[in-house]
Amino acid sequence: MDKDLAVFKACSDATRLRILFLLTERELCVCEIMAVLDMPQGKISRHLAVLKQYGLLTTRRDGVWIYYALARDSSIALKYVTVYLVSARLVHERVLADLDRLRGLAGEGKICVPQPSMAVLQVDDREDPALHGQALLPGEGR
Amino acid sequence: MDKDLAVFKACSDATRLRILFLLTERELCVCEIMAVLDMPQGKISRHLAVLKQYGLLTTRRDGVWIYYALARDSSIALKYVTVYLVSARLVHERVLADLDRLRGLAGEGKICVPQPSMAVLQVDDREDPALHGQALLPGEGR
DNA sequence: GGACTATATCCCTATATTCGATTATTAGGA
DNA sequence: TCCTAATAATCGAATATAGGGATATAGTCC
Repeated sequence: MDKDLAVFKACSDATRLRILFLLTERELCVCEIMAVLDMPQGKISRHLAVLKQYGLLTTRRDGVWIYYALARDSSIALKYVTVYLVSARLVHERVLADLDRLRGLAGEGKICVPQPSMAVLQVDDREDPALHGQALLPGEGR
Repeated sequence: MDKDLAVFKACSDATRLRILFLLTERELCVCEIMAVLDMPQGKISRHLAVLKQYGLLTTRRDGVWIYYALARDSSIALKYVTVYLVSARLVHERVLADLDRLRGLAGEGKICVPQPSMAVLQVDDREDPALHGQALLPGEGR
């Protein structure tokens, strides 16, 4: 139960929740999250560390950049939180704005220029992904 | 998004999470929860107030007793948390022990003697209730 | 090696959360 | 009306968490 509790603790902060929503789109490096949320680097980095420590994120280093992605199957709660994130991402105004800003970043050279990430969310939003089928995250085939 | 955030804050405490698991069984009064968790009254009452304030619980007064029950449809996050609770309740040792203790209470006169609650969880545990069908809470027909 | 960039970590302060202990409130019964 | 049981609310102390600012680390390129 402790792992599940950790998942809820991780989600109980507005900044971390926004980060999690962003990561339903694709894996991201710190500088991208900084740019989208318009927050100082230390703050983003700290929250990412918390999320990773609680088992919600995995990291992958690619040169200078460190990519964060949603972890999978690390606990029961995370499974349902992930389904929640995918379901709610198109509902909340603030999340929609964040996702728009994220898409507007690519290739404009505003910040760092990370590797282009090809992953795209493969969810069929016409159905409720939570109740009628497993929600898909980037890189996950059906 | 604030309502969803409140749900996660509500779940980010071990005691409150245990209470929520207990409430998947049926509505409960404070004294029952006290007895099952073996915690002082003030503590239980305080956590119940938090859960109610965050929109996860509803209350019903019946004479001296106040019954707490899981709220429904108060936010997107609560919907998924409820599905999580119903799915995980039979997995975690501690939750199983709590539920056993709860069932062992009835009619033994150990504590207060609340109205017998008839509601029983109507979940078909052979299926994954989260992904293949809506989980049912007490009093909810299919 | 030196400069530069992306990221992590540390220190410190402000704020929030949790808890035990106590007191207040409310309803029911003698 | 007084008493009792169930529940809520308050207070103060201890702890946890979040934030800004500064510094440290680790790759990359020259």
